[in-house]
Amino acid sequence: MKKDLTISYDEFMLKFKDTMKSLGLNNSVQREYVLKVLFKSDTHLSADALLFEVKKEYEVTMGIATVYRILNLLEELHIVNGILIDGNESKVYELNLVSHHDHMVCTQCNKIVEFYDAELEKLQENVALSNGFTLKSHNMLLYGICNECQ
Amino acid sequence: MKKDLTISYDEFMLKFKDTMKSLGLNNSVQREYVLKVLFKSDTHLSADALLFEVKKEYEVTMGIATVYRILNLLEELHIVNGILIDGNESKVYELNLVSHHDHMVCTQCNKIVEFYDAELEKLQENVALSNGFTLKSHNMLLYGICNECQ
DNA sequence: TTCCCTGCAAAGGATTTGCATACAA
DNA sequence: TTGTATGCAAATCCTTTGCAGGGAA
Repeated sequence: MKKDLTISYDEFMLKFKDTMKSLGLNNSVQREYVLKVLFKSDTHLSADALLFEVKKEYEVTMGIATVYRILNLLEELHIVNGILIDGNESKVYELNLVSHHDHMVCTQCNKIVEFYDAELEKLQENVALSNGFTLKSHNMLLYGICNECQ
Repeated sequence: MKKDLTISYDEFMLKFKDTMKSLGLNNSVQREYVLKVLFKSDTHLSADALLFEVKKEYEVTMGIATVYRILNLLEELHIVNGILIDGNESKVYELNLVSHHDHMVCTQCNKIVEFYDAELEKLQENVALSNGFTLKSHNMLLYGICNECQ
């Protein structure tokens, strides 16, 4: 969701380095490159694809294990979101720069569209409440056919 | 979702055998036992757990490969639903006896509650439409803390 | 008899882990 | 210097597949 960014890459990295420091963690070129690729990408990337992109752009040695370690760390810190689309074997990742949103997938062309609907969010909370649940999060994927594919 | 059944096991099996026949497929004790365990269960079961239950109840030789083959077949026919809960490695399955519903998971005790909300469904459709999508299906899991765990 | 179905074991694919080395602070 | 991060390869875990034998109709 590149378009709605209100933060520059530099600002973002400064904040990231702060976060690392406050956790007693180091920075590394690998982490920086992963973030950079995610920042520049306008699609959702799998760990494999991410590794491929990093290697293509930055000529650095990097193993797939590192990619997973980085993505898991970033996901725990809510810096990235990983989503698993029905029928796929592996997760795809995106930077969590904008506020919460959900995804809609075209089952024909696999396009992923992001959306946010306040009413929908509110309704989920109410439904949870009426079942005695305090809602903490959700996971919603809509599957359909997009405009171009009809 | 055992409680809301409007169909008996025998009726269900008759219908299932019909389906098999109309597809040119056979019946088998393994398929019957898998269905029986799912029918009697009031929880969602993984492939592993399902195999364990079948073996415990019916003393039949059965391999995990068969469980997966059966579950995949049943899922394609929409006779079972498989759902993947965040943080879990494997899907859990339930019989698709009642009409469409979604799930709410307690992140503390892992309880799964089923629910259906017409307004929510309608809203999803509208949101899809306003993004140019014709909604075909969705995948929604709500995560929270249940009554007993608060 | 003719396919379909199963068990077993091996293969697959994505992700994780162990370990020695390299790097950040 | 000290602890953290990485690369590589091996290990895991879940799921699928190949093949030969068994079963349903």
